Amino acid sequence: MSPDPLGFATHDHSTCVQSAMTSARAICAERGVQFTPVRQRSLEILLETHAAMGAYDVLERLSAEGLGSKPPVAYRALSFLVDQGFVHRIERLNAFIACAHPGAAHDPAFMICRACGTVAEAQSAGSSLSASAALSGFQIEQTVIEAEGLCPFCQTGAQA
Amino acid sequence: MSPDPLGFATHDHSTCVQSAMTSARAICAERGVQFTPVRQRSLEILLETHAAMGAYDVLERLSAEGLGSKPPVAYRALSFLVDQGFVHRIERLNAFIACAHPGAAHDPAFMICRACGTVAEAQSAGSSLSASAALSGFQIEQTVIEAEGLCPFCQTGAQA
DNA sequence: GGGGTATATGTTATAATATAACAGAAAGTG
DNA sequence: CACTTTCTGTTATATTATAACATATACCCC
Repeated sequence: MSPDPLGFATHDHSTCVQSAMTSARAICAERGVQFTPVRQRSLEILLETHAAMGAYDVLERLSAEGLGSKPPVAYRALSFLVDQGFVHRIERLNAFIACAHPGAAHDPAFMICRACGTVAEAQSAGSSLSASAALSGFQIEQTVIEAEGLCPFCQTGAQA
Repeated sequence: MSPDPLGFATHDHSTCVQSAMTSARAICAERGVQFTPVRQRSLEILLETHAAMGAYDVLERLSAEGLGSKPPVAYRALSFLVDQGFVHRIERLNAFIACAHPGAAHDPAFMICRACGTVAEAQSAGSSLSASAALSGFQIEQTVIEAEGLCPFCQTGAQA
């Protein structure tokens, strides 16, 4: 048992990487897409740190393991993982984070702590935006919902 | 009368730039902040195009008018305008757009057409995110709510 | 109005993020 | 095995953004 923060709660992190990888492998097989070493390792890196990482941070780790050293390698792997829904892009941070609810179809929302940088994933359950959209005839394909603020742990002392 | 699109509706654009500028001037005076030529012109540029523009696009226009030619000039002006609430940053596009509801305190949401690039501002009225946040003890300071899809005009023929 | 502080601008340089384009390798398919 | 598709490796460059410092301007108090 090694309790680590997932979002702002804690969880047993020791098995979640393995189970997420197994799940991702199964989904790729099912979809007939290639889960290549670079892609696998990129996902593992994001799962292990389970923090938001820049593409160049991921690249640095890949590079150290001989899995490609040029930006396109990382961007392509991340792009694949995002397309498959295993990873989300955090627009506010120009960063990537492993999905916390793999498999489940969802429209994620994120809470970003400006003090410690932790990013927690929540279910968005559709904002009031869908109402405005419907009203104006806009057809939503994807949504970005990100809140920035202070996580429970940083609210004492770490203020602006 | 020159009807132009604002969001996905139309409006009389001929006077809105002037009124927004007047309003911004008043707010700056009230707040005791300097509404300098570069800042004024940057806001005017965004109001005139009323589209999302990159910082370098704004810079190019400023530069053509002798108001500064180096990136920091544009970034500083835009940063000021965002701080004052006259302009919003669209994270998804790394771009800036003049606020459509100046003065009114708000937490905006945006609809971005992936075909024509038009960006419409809507009121977000707080998503279900605030519930998740409250639950986990996260203190929200700012939210980014952006939807990407097809605007009413681009839904016929312009699909993926 | 002069002296001091705060704020804004101008500039150089560089950091950080991201993609186009093409050659070669590997996997999937008949 | 030939063919096609997909993935990787690489070069080069585009795009977005900021640090750091010098100069100028505005604001404030006396």
